[in-house]
Amino acid sequence: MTKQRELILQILNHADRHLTADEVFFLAKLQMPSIAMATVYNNLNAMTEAGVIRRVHVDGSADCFEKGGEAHDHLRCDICGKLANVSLPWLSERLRQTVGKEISGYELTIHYICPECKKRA
Amino acid sequence: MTKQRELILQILNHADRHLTADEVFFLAKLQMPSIAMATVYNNLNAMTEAGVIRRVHVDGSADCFEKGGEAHDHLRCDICGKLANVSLPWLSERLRQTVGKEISGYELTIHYICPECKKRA
DNA sequence: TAATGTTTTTAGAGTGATTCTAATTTTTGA
DNA sequence: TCAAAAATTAGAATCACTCTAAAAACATTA
Repeated sequence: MTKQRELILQILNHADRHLTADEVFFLAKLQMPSIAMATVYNNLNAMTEAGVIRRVHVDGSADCFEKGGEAHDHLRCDICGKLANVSLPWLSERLRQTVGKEISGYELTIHYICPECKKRA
Repeated sequence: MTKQRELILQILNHADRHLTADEVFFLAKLQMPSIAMATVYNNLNAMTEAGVIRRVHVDGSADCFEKGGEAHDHLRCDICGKLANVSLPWLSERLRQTVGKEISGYELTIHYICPECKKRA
């Protein structure tokens, strides 16, 4: 656990939303100006591998990262693109039952219009 | 519907698997050597927009495209990366019920080990 | 503590997938 | 048949991310 990794983890732990690698890099640079983009990616990848944080693919733009914790899926706003978490505890088991194969995981992103965008419309 | 678009659509309709834009380009070039990569992307995007074909995101590599038709989700082999289709007709309605919001769609990729890779292991 | 090896970081170059640009061609429609 | 709009082309550009090689930090043993 290097200083860099600690910083990156802290940034994700305190973030109130999903952050791209770029955003993590920007925030990290504020506190450690010498940090390199490659370090950010190295550590995001390493911590994702280790299950400490989670990577979320975002269609048509950069992946986002968020702190680890209980499993959940994502809602993505069709208009502003913002991600929200949603918990579907029944899904994993249900998939296992109906797919009829051993499954090692899944990724689900649900598309919707977020409350703010709906209000604006 | 230009000649180029027709060709690309035909290629996808006759493919027995999911094709990347590169693969579509290669196959298209065999029949129309002057075709440009940009045209392939333009048409893949336009037809995806129009719902004529489907785009499938593949973690860590190029997106794949497949012909339209009834909705389905995907299984992706953790080892060889090959995609397979799976039909989960109950899922859409179930999501709509439990998420408690109007949802406009979703993307689901299930991770597993495909039969061939399982045999080899 | 010194010497050594391993891991991580850094800066910047490189890569792969995709999009953009600007010139040309094709298509559409008045 | 002419003008306007849309699509195509080649190649440059962009974006997100990874690789490389050298330097720095850290750990391990003597």
